[in-house]
Amino acid sequence: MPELPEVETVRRGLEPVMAGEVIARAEVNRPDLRWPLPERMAERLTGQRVLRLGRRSKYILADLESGETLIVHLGMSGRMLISGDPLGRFHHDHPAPEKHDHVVLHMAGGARITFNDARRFGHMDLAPTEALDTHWLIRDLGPEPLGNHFDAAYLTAAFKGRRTPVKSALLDQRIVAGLGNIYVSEALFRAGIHPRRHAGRIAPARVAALVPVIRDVLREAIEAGGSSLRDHRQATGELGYFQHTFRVYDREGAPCTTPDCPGTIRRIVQSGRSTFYCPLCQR
DNA sequence: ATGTGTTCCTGTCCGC
DNA sequence: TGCGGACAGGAACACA
Repeated sequence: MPELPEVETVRRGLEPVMAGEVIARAEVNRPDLRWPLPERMAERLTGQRVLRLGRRSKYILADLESGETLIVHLGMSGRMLISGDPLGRFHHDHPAPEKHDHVVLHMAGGARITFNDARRFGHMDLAPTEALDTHWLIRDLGPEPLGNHFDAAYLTAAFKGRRTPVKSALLDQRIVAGLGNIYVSEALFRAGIHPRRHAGRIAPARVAALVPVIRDVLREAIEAGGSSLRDHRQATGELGYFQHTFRVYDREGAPCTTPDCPGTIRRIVQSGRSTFYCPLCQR
C-alpha cells in the first residue's frame, strides 16, 4: 500500500502522540510479521521515551531513549492508527480490537497506536540508532527523492547504461528510495516518458526534467494525505485523497486528461506489476 | 553484474 | 449466494 507519501502522512499523524512521549506498554500479538520480530521486542519498548519520529524512504523510525530505533515498514496493507488521544484531537475511545492488530503501543499519556496489517508484508525491527545506516534494510537505499542528493546529475549517472525499463528503474529502491507503483506511473506520465523506455536511453534533458516532476508528485501527494485505494488510512483514521488526482494510475480505458489529447489510458504489466500510461503523451 | 519471475499473505471484486 | 481466478500500494530471493 504505502509509498513515501503515505508513510510520511502516517509519520506526521503519529508525531504528536509519540514524539517526546513514553511507551508505557507494548503489546505484541504474534512473533512475526514478514520476518520474525526482534527478540524481546515488548520489553525493549516498554518504558522508553520516543526522542524523535523520523522517516527514511518507506520506513518510519522512532528513536528511543535506550539508544535503539524502532524501524517500522507498513508493507502493502499496514496501518498505524491512533485511538484514545488524551487531548481529544483524534478518536477518544479505544475501538474494539480487530483481526490483524499485531502490535499495540500504549502511550503513557493515554493514546494507543495500533499496527494492523492483514497481509503481513510489513515488518518491525529494533537496531542501534547510531548504526542505522548499516542496518540491512536501510544500507542499500538510494537517496531520498525530496532530499538534496537527488538531482539531475545523480539520476543521469544512476540511469547510465541501464537497459531496464525506466518504470523498473524507478521502482528500484537502490536508485531512489520511496517511490512505488502509483507514483512511478504518475511521474512518468507528467514527464512524458514511456514506461518501457530503457532507463539508460532517455535524453539527459528529459532525465533532468523527471527530477522536479517526481518531487512535485510526492509533495502534492503528501499534502493530500496520500492515496487511499484500499488500505491506506492516515494515523488519525482519515482517508487520503490524492487518488482523486490520478492522471493515469488505475484509470485503464479512461480518456487521457491532457488537453486535446485523444489518447486512452493503457494498462500493461512490467515485472509482474501494473503500469498505467498514455500511449500518445508518453514517448 | 543485471534483469526478470516467484513468493510471502489476506481480502476484495468480478464473472459464471 | 457460492466458487474460482485475478489482482492489490512491497521487496527479498532465486535464477537466467
